[in-house]
Amino acid sequence: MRLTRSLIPTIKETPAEAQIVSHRLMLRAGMIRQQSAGIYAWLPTGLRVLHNIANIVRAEQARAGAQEILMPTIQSADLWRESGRYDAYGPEMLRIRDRHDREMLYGPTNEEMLTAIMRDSVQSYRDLPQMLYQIQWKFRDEVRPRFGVLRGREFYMKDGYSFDPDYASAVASYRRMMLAYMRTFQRMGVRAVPMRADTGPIGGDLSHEFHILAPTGESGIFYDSDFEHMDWIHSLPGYDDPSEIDIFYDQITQTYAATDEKHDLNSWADVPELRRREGRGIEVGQIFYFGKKYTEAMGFSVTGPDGSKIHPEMGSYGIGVSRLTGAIIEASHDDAGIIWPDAVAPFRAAILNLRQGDATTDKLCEDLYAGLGDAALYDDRPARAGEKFADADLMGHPWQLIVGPRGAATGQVELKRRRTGERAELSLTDALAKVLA
RNA sequence: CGGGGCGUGGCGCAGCCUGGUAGCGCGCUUGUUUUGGGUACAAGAGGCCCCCGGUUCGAGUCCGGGCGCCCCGACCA
Repeated sequence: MRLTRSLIPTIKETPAEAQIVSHRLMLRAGMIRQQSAGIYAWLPTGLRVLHNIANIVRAEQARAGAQEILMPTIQSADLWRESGRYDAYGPEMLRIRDRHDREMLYGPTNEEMLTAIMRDSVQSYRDLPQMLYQIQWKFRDEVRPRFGVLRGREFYMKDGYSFDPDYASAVASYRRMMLAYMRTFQRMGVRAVPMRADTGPIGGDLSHEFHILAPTGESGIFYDSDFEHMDWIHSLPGYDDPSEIDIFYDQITQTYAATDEKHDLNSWADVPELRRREGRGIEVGQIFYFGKKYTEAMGFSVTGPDGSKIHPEMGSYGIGVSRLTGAIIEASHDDAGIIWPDAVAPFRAAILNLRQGDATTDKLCEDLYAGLGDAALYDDRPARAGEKFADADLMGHPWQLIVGPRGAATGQVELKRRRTGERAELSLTDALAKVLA
């Protein structure tokens, strides 16, 4: 993308309303613009990050055997009356009426709707298990939205649902999802730590929250430093072998991690002192097993092997996709701006033409741009070097390709790594190879 | 939902107490200048002062009502 033809409205001064760093940086980098309290428009670079995160989620869901669907944002109140949650949910649920005065709502979650879909479509235990998910906008009318996209009222969320014929199968689904989540967050370039959690209004008796480690996190967390070394991408347990999944699950759940509310001093004392870590975390996902709560309430049953009716066991699995954009920034930034992990960055590299209009630098930049295509943001503004450096640092591209008259004369490009500040003078070919590696 | 604060060119703010031609910095446009970390100079453009009502000869300023947004706390993917 050429910067002169893009809507990337970076700003130098910090907007007054933004208190925390990710909110400030998202506004300053031109990723989002606020429309109402807790409601944001996503501009081109912000949306690219949102899509990158969503696509990592998709890839890992597919690997775990989940199928993507898309359900409507607007739901009927009657559906929620079936489960009893229409009255139970409270003012967080945005209730609306259509022109015929029918009661509707903007979905805060979708257990009821998918249970109804399954009820209409699945009659036999042979059709189970099923794991389905969507990535869709949700609305929860928070009393006090804040922290930009970390605590918005409208948010983009991956919500998945499992349906199993019996308890053992349901637990296996739960464990598979936990593995998928660990891989998902690791691929995004951040560390997530799973912790036992309360089930809250969704109900059920098994739940974990996933927190990203960030000094500005909302909750205090305690964890074993072993979590910092676990690698679920390069040493992937097999999804198809339940015993491998169980080994994974045991390793995760036997390693200490707790939010300050659930912190247990006795178990903490069992963690070797050198491995004890105290920090702060941002919750970016939560998974639940809740059994037959909805299938019974809504009358979803299948015929079992012996011909009797059984209510499937359910679990649900959430990832805050829009929240993750902010959470990753909280975990990865410096005084100059965002430092995007490669996997989610809106562009792999920025091309900085320090002397726009100079035939030599222009040519070199155009060649780089041709080699990188959509992976690059070409800063072709007729602006001063300092401004281009500042904006590139602010936007946080993993690589900066700096082209000035000095090096351009000999065909050299300066390649800077945003995260480390490392710089190297390279030929065009070598620079491209390194960025695309 | 309790407590506090703020709405003035795109952004950050002053002006309000004590009513009388709407200002500053940044940004934007044009020209010159500068050219590896937000250059300097000059000339410009741009404002229903959140909305409605009241007081007054006159309201950004005073009074009443509304709306919006932010912060602290309780609550939450």
